[in-house]
Amino acid sequence: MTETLSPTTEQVDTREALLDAAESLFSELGIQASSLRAITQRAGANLAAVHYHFGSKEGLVRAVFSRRLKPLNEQRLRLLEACDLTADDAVEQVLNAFLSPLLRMSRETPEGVRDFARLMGRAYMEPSEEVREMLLEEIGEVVRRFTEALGRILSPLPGQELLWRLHFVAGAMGHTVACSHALEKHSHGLCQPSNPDEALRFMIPFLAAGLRAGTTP
Amino acid sequence: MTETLSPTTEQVDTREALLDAAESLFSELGIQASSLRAITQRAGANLAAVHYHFGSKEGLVRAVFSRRLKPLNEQRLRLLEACDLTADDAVEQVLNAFLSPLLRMSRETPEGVRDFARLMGRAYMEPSEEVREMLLEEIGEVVRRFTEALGRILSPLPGQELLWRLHFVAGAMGHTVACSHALEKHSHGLCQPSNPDEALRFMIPFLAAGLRAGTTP
DNA sequence: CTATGATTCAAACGTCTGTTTGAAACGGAC
DNA sequence: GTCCGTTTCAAACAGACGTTTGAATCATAG
Repeated sequence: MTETLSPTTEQVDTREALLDAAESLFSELGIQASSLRAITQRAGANLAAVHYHFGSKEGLVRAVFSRRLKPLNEQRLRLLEACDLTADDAVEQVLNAFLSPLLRMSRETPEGVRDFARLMGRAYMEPSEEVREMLLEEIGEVVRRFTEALGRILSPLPGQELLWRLHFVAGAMGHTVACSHALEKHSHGLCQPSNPDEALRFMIPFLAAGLRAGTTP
Repeated sequence: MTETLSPTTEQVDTREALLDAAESLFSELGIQASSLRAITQRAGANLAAVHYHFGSKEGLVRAVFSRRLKPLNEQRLRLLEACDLTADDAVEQVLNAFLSPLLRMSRETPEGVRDFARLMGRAYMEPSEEVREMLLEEIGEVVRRFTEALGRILSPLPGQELLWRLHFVAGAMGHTVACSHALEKHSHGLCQPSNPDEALRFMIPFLAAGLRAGTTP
């Protein structure tokens, strides 16, 4: 147990400590496999604190996501509105508007927020219906806006093919943030997915080329 | 060793029934969330049957994967060797050699094997280290061979960028088979990921275009 | 038939899970 | 000082989990 309390303000907020501990544990072990006992222990809090502050484990899960997702989505929409949809690199601009806020979240908090990116990627494939629906409800509006923008840029593309391609884009993005650690290990350090700039530099051209591929016969 | 088969009596093999039940439940709820009690109940078997036939839950998981993976990987390698790596569509050929065996597995068993594709996609992102390592150990050789083939086709591509792009390919593929049901629902039936031909028709051009994109500066 | 090995079965094991409880400790207002 | 709402705490709850056990059942060979 290496939890250190800041000397002056000590543990200002048990609530926040629980969210941090849950976020990191969720991203390491998954949501289901993270027990409240492990979470409260890492947070240096009592087991019952979760139910006092969040009502239930599901309430905690919800709070973990919405704490990060609200500012994240605002930033995404802000960047999307700044895109020039008529430019040659419009696709790249839009992809960057969606991706870079998530990948660059690590600026604010040294380690805590990288966890969230991995957690997001994993939650996207979570078998649990509840988690998936909660997530969709939280980012549904953003997805709709980005879908519309890309649909306009690629305008002669049939709707069916657009949806398929966005599905592939979502898969590549989710997998990259969820399993970045695997790529780093498997490439023996040649690839460094923990570097947001490197990840964007490789991911955006790949996805843009796929999105712009000639219509299939 | 192997029991004498008696094709007349009811459930020919409890072992096989357990594998089928586990496969479908794993793909629906995930591995962790599928209890032995739920599995044995769906299989119409006794709870202790799992430990009698497989020794433990982990043994069952291993058996579920290797039952499908062995023939699947053989077919992939057979198709890979039939590819013309100098052809214009060499990338498409290789992608097809890797993808189509998994997507077309549904031929043999009507429903049971579609479950396996979803399970494969999900297991690829599973937080559990044990599952991921077991899977990598089972398909490691195949991945190596396909990586080498694609590296040769895209030959001037730097190793770092090749690995990044293969990471994206893996993510798009995994997500597509794991969450095909989500795409079908979200597109209101416009996309039909349960149709292997349609999935291949859209996935291969997208991935090939991404793989062939100009080298990033 | 009996004997033998393979398979099934109901019941229990100890451990872990999310949740609840009621009392203890806190901190500012009067 | 007392009071009161907020927060923490140790302890226990009922249920689900993977696993084990020992006896019952089955099919076949001698």
